[in-house]
Amino acid sequence: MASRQVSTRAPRAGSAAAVADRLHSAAIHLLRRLRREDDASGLGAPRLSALSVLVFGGPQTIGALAAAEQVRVPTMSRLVAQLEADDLLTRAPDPSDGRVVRVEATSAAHALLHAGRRRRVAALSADVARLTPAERKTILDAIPLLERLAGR
Amino acid sequence: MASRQVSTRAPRAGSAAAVADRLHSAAIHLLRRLRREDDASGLGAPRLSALSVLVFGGPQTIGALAAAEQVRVPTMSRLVAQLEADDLLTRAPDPSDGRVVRVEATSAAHALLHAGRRRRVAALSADVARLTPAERKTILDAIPLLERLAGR
DNA sequence: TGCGGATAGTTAGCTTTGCTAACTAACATA
DNA sequence: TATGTTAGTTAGCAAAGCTAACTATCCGCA
Repeated sequence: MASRQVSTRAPRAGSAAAVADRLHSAAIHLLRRLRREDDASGLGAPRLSALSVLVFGGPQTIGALAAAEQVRVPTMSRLVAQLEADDLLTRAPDPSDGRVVRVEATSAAHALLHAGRRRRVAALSADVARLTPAERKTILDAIPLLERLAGR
Repeated sequence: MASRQVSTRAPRAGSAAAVADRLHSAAIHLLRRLRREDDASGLGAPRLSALSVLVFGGPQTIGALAAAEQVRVPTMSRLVAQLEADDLLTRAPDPSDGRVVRVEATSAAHALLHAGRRRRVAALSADVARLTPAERKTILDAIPLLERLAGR
């Protein structure tokens, strides 16, 4: 790794460690800001995010949803129960396997999610609009890499 | 379905909406992954992050710490109490104003934080190291922009 | 055929961390 | 001195993460 010594303090700029470190910090701060917008939807980030997987990725099983959201199955099971109670998704037993539960976003969920996204975008878009096209492209190019680092 | 209408469904790729949307998703997933490493320190992200402000930013008041971490004062008050119980910080009354409490990281906190950061960075940097130099540069270029979007 | 292990979800219970409301203590000022 | 403001604490609630233990179903195979 970093040749001479493993400094705990200031890894070489551009090194994997420096990238990882600064990326972590940036992600924390970005999400802290956006969390406030999420909450305005009345749902909170975890439910919104799970719902987003359903809305944009189509019907899923509980397990697949948990994997996509990187939480444990019981956690997702409870999220699904809450979302169902709010009529934001429906459950249906899988016809070919009695164990699995397929969940699907309702039209109310679609509407709510789009409203939430609009809010979130509104919060960011003023700043995003202030970036130059080149800067915007830099971020766009980085996003797939971030997703890869997140293990997707 | 691209450029004809302003769909709430699939905004023009490269638009502020697309950037904000995908960035949000990427940040969520990235942090979910890193959270597991944070937990390995025995502390969890919020305490680690608050401690980080103290370690790298020097002694602070409770209120300043809350503002830096973007949480309410009672939340920070409790975090500080827990960290104090673990001997990770000390409280001292401000000599010139009996209301304010100054908190300062202990040497144990310094050690723990550096160890935690090492762990976190190790988890990411293995993957970062697998990126091409060009990809790494893309991320590096994006980070300051992310920080700007986060409002820092 | 049916037994036993593997798999999908649920339930129960705990922890952490966010919040608001209501309080105390200390300061500032009219 | 009385009044209002500011810093922090306490109490109580809700969301969301986890593990452990359970039920129900499926699959492989003797």
